[in-house]
Amino acid sequence: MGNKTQELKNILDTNNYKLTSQRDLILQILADNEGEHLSAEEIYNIVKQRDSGIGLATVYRTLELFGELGIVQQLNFDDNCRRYELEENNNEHHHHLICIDCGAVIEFNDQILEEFETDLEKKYDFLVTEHSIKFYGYCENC
Amino acid sequence: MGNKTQELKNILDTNNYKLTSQRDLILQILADNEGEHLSAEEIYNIVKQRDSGIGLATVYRTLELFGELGIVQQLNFDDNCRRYELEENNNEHHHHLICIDCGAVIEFNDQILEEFETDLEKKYDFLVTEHSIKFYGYCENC
DNA sequence: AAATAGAACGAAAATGATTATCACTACCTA
DNA sequence: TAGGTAGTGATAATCATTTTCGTTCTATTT
Repeated sequence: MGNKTQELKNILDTNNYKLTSQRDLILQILADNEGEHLSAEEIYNIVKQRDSGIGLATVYRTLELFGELGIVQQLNFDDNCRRYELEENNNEHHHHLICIDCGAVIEFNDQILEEFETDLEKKYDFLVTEHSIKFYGYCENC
Repeated sequence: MGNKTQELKNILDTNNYKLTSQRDLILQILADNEGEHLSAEEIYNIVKQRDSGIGLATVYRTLELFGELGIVQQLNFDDNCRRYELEENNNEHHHHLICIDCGAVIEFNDQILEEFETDLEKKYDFLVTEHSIKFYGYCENC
């Protein structure tokens, strides 16, 4: 049992879920494509090459589960589908520059928030026309 | 012709679009509900009370048009539907805190980026578990 | 190793927001 | 007033995602 697989099994065990070949395979695909931001459909197509019997619903279910378990992060680039990437173990978050013309996604690290806007425009030669910042968590009522 | 209506007509004229009663009404509804983040469906339901003959497709078309013209801002709170709010005339942007439990949306102003994370947690009594920052614009290839 | 209960699966139908189609209407211009 | 075109309403189509349901697999206990 590979290193990644064992780690997955531990997480699943801890949360009373079972290790299946499908879950293992999907994790491998995500690991093999680190840096990509794959959609469920794209993952499905890659996964099918190795296990033609897998169902699209399983891919969705697994990605949803991985999201809950903190294994993957769900991204929304406003292109009509959710995208997924492995959550990093270190606590260095990274954010995304999304080109509204060609759809290119450029990653950059957290750094000092104050420098973001102006510096990043130079650094990536990216003309910012709009940005949004989201925080997720719990409000005072929850 | 009301103030808002005249302003709308000017923008539409400039861009070779026509002022229609539907467009005028939808603008009014948005203005009457400032601070809300309405979905197309919600807007449709409100609009229907004043003009029962209006079609849902028209609401979508109008909101899309308003988006292109910079009249409304399209928001994505990851709740499976696009939401809309009037673009502010001053250039004070505001961002959103979204509660993943109750769905509450709390607005806050731009201010100094460096203070964001820590200060906002205190200010709104909001426990941040996750955040994402998006910039929209044009990359070097575009 | 067989038995078993419940988790997980695959195929396909259902859902739900959004978009496209198309015939009809309203408005502007000649 | 007639003609052309933008805009509209109803409805069908799309497409990502979710749900359903009968079957298969996993882990655990005999």
